[in-house]
Order: sequence, then C-alpha cells, then structure tokens
Amino acid sequence: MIEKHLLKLRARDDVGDEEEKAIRGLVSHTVDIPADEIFIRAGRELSESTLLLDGWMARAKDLQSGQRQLAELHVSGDFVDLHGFTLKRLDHDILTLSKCRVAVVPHHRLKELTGRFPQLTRLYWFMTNIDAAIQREWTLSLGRRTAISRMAQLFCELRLRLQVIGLAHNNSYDFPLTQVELGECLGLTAVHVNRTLQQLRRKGVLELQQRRVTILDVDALERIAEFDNRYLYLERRRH
Amino acid sequence: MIEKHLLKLRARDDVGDEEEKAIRGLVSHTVDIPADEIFIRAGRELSESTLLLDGWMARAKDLQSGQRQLAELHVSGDFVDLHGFTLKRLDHDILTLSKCRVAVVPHHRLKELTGRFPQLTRLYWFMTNIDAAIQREWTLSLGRRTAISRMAQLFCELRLRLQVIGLAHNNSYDFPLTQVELGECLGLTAVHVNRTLQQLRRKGVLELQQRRVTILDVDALERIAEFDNRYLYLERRRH
DNA sequence: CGCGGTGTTGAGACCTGTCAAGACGTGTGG
DNA sequence: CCACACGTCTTGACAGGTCTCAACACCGCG
Repeated sequence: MIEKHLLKLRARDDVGDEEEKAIRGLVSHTVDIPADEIFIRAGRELSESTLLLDGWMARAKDLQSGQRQLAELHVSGDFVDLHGFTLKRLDHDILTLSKCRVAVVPHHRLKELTGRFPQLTRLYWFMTNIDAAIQREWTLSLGRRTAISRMAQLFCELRLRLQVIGLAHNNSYDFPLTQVELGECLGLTAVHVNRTLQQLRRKGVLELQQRRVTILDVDALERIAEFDNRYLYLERRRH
Repeated sequence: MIEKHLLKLRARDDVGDEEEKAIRGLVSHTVDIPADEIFIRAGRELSESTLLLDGWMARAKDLQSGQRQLAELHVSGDFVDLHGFTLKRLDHDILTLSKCRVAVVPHHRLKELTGRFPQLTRLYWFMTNIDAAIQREWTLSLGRRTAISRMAQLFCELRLRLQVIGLAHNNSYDFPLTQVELGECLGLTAVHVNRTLQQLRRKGVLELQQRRVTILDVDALERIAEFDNRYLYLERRRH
C-alpha cells in the first residue's frame, strides 16, 4: 500500500526494518477522493497529514481575480502536506487533479516518531526540503524561463519523479492534467499552453494525447529545459 | 549576538531557557563576508549551516544564459541554509547582497540537537517550512501577479519580516538591493523595475531612495499586492 | 578628474494574453 | 440511435505588458 512511498524514500536514503515498521505504523486509515476537489483548504486547522497513495494532487494558491497558480504537483508516494505537521495550517489549498486514494497520518503519531526516531525525523524533514527545492526550480522557471523551456522542465521533472516510483516506462507516463491546469503550473494561459505544446510536438520532442505524455527525445527536451536533475536529490545521502 | 534569531523564533513559538541555551550552544564562530560574493556555491558538500547575524543574503539560481533568479531574501536572524543540514548540498547559491556577518553552526551540533530536543527540532523544521511558504508566495507572484503587484508584495513581506526583528520603523527600512537585483527577485528586467517603481512613487504609495524603502500608504500597498500575511506564520502556534 | 556602477528615459520588438469562434469527444437522456 | 450539452482543445486576430537596445545622467570613489 505505501510501497511507492518507501520507494521514494529509499531513492534518497537507507530505511531499515525497524524504521519501515515505524513508517507503516503511521497510517491510521485510507480515504478515496473524487477528482477536482479541494481536499484541504488553506488555513484549516490540521491534526493529520496525508500520504498520497494513488492519483494526482497539487498545491494551489490563488488571487482574488480567481487566477490560480499551482506550486507543486504530487504523485503516488508523496506526502502532500507533511509540512502541515509543523505549520499546523497551510498557506495554500491541496486539491485533487484526478481520483485519488490517500492514507491518513495523525500528527500525534508523527510527534511520537520525532521523539523516538531522530534519524527518521531528519529524513522526513529532508523530504519537505526536497519539496522546497522543487518549488525553487519552478520559481526559476516562472521568473526566467520561456514558455517552452518551462514546459520542458516540468515534463523532465515528472519523468524522473515517476520513474522512481515505477510509473514511467519508455519515457512515457500518464498525465491527467488539462491544458488549463498545465497552464496553472506554468503561469501561462490555456491558449498559450496549447501553442507551446504544438511547438514541442513540431520539434518531435514530445507527444501529449489522451492524458498521456510520451517523450520522444529526452536529450532534446532536457536541452530545451536546461534541465539539471540535481535539485531532485535522487542519489543516496552519505551521513 | 543571535538576539534577532531568537526574536524571529519567539514570534512563532515559545523558546524556554534550556532551549535558548541549546540554541546559543550551536554557534561555533562568526565570519565577516564582503558584499556581492557567492558565499555558498550550489552542490558544495556542506558540514555546517549559516545563521545570518547582520546584512542581507539571498538564494539564487541561474540559467546558462547568465539570467539569475533570486528565490528568497534573507535578513538578520535568518538561518540561510538550515535546509542544507538535511540536504547535505544545496541546489542553489547563497550570496551576499551587502556586507554580512554570519554565525557558523556545525552540522554535528544540529544532529546532536535533533537527538536531544525533539521540540526544538520540530521548531527548526517549522522554520524551513516557513521559508518554503515564502517561496510559494513568490511563485504565486511570478506566475500570476503583474509587475507592480509583485513588487508591492515583496515590500509588504519585508516590512513584516523586518518588523519582527526590529529593523523596520514607521514603515521604513533599509533595502540594499540595486534595481537589477530587485528585478532578479521579481523576474523582471532592471528597466522594467525602474518603471514599476515610478508607478508606485506616482501613486504616492512607496518611496525608495538611497537604499531605503519608505511605505507611505500601507493599505494601498497591500491592496495592490493582494497581500495576505498568513503565509509568514507570524502568530504563536498552539501545540 | 575620470571611471564604473547605478538609475532613467525613449523607441520599437516580441512574447504572451485576451477575446471570440469553432471543432472535437464523450456522456446523457430521449 | 440520435440529439444535445458540456468540457476540452484548437485557431485567428488583435492588444498589451514586458523586454531589448541604446543613450544619457548621476554619483561615489579611487
């Protein structure tokens, strides 16, 4: 059930048997959520965190005008609001982009864990810092990359993140977002997303149809993105 | 010496005597750094973290073209690379925007602290999550806000952050960045920064001269920014 | 006194947004 | 099985915000 979460952790660090047991003991129950719902609203008092088992979720902030910006995408195995454990309430919404199944982790269990497993605590702290690194890369995209480079960056990132949890094969993966939602990640309008996608298609670099991405030329895509995967911290740490 | 750091922490949570002693015990020594230097280069192996005592620093990422994006500004009292404790190496540079004095905190002392003070560990984890929240707000700015709104947002944020550590009086504070650097925060060119600043001036909302910001109309500035301070987590937490 | 960094201004180009219309696809109800 | 509705995708024309390039002013400092 939380296999993908363990895959994600073990891509970064060793997780021993006792630690694995502690992690498995965090989950209280699972919940199914329909697509396109706001699962956690900004500002709500939190007493549990959410481990995404299946589906896609996102962190979203919006302006009064209704314009929305997604700050990070989440896939299976991600703790979508682990930062809520220390923050107590979020500064953004958490929403579903597809049907989702999540595991609920009560904060009191996390608190107990931080008392008993300093090593695991540092690992989870580390994981929230990786989220921050991902958001930083998006900041660079939004601030300095062109539309096509931004889009290429995102698809490169997702390829690697999905590979870690076994959800990308032959540089192809499911991608349930609409073009509007893709635009909300990239700070673009849907119209421009459409045109930018066509540029990538015309270059023979990437295909996106029926909610599935196929990268035809990884090198070219990474060149367009100026992609440097080190911000994903995909190798094991030395201590 | 680390008074401002304690002010920052205590704006968010209680810090008892024993904890304060532990915090003071973290620092090994202090270092002075000239302005406009890359203090920590992305990817470097880290064995210590850096507490900014005085001056301004920033997190920066750049593209091959030399275009640079700042991801966060740091002022006195900020741990500029506390995330480096768990990450072991940074995905971005840390640079000085003015002359700086910093306190050096060896990672082995932080590690010891995480074993002995779970409560303090959660507090420092919390602080890195606030950094992430700040970066998220910048993401919203870069993705969706107009130039003038983005700029207003930044000056609102700094007003509050500097107030906490006693470096803002009468809605006025020192701001050592050049217009080029301000543009690197906002994803704008220096030329456009200049024109946007003039807009704010013309509206009678804000003045910036001789490296000092004076906010003439806080309400108006916050309205332009659609500013909502909750992402700064400036009230004490309940546990 | 001259120089380099910084700030300012103007003209024009370009990327992306806006508005609007139509195509396509899929599910629903008659 | 068809008709329709709705969301999504696509395309075109035009507008507008921001960038680029260039020149000049200002100023502190060596």
